[in-house]
Formats: sequence, structure tokens, C-alpha cells
Amino acid sequence: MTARAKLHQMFEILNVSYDASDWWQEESPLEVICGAILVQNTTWGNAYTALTQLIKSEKLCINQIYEMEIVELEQLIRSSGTYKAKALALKGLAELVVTTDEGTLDAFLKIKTSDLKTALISVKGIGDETADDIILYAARRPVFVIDKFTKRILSRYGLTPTRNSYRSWQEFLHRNIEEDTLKFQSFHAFLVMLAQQSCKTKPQCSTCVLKERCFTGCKVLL
DNA sequence: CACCAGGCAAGTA
DNA sequence: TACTTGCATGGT
Repeated sequence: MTARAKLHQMFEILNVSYDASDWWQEESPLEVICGAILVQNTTWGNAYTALTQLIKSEKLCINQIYEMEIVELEQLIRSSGTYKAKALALKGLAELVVTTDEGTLDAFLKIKTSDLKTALISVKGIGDETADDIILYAARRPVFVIDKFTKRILSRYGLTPTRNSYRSWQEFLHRNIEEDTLKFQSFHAFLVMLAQQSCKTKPQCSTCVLKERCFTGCKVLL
């Protein structure tokens, strides 16, 4: 079976098992952006606590973040861990947006995909994955997000690119999955859900939607 | 008490 | 190119 066929089948199974419609679909672009930065190397629970603090402070807008004291920002997002680095990333991004073209987030998110990636990556604290999270879920362009889960799950199924770099993984998936924003959004969400909800403690647990083919216990793909 | 979580960047070989 | 380490809070 080709990699393309395997990925297609995997998506079909996940698509009838999980619902990704509430996964970063209804949030505003700015909430998506902050969430993507805040969730770095922590759980969504910790990131969400920090995001809630930002919302409650009523300073969740590009200009407010750009102008507010870094120390205040740090304290608001403290619960997400590595908060000094994340505060710098948020500040850097706000500065980037404000100083680009007309200075609005709307305009910024309309930049050509490749240029958008370059711009985002230039901010300290925003790497490949966070940039692609923003491009996929905030700017809504079809780029596949490569995270630890994607690599771990697909590797279990023998689906690996020739080299292990971020670019190799992304090109591999772009070649073998129909290029569609909604599909990329769902697929990535499914992989995260699968990794988080299935077989954390014991192999082949009953809740895994892939059943005996669950990535933790299985040897063979689908 | 030890370990890890939806990374990133700087340093090393 | 590919590994290693610090970052830091909160949950198990």
C-alpha cells in the first residue's frame, strides 16, 4: 500500500471517530496566535489558563500587547511556563504586525504564504511549528503542521520521510495528502486527539478508535 | 519526589 | 546535518 493510500485510510477512520469542528475553528485569529505560542512545550490546560488571563485583562489585541509592559504580560501568562520567552515572542509578533504595511492583523494574515512563514519565523520564540499553526488555523492556508505527535504516530505506522527534518516531514505529507485547508486542520487535530486520548497507560486500551491498530500497541498500519 | 507536556534557540561535534 | 541543554509552571 502506498503512503498516500495509508494516509487516506487513516484520515477516513479518524474522521468518523473524532470531531474537530470545535478545534481552533471558532476562535479569533489573535486567540489562535496567542494559543499557539502559549501552548509551546506545555499542556493545553496550562496554556488555556494563561489565555483566559489575557482575555480577562481585556488587553487581547495587537496594539495592547505591543504597548503593554513586558512584566505585566509575563505575569498574565505565567501559568503557561517558560513565560519570559513567550512574553518576548508575543511582543515580537505584535511589533512585527504593527510595523508591517498598514499595521493591522487582518492585512498581515493576507501576506503570501511563503512570505508569511519567513516573517513569522524571524520572531524569536516562533519556530516552524508555531508559525505553521498560525498559518493553518489563523491565516487558513493549507500547510501541514508537524509536531511530536505527528512524527511519533506516523513513524509507528512506517510512514516516514527520507530525512527527519521538519521540511522533509512537511513535504512528505504535502505530497501524499490532498492539499486542503480544512482537511489539514482536521487531520492535525485528529492526530493530537488520538495521541492524547488513546493508550496512554496500557497498550490497546478499549477507548482507542483504531482498536487493535492503536499506535501504541500495533505493529501494522490499518 | 520525579517526570513530562501540542517547542525554541543556542551551542556542540 | 543531527544531538544536547535550559527554559518554568502545573498535573500525575
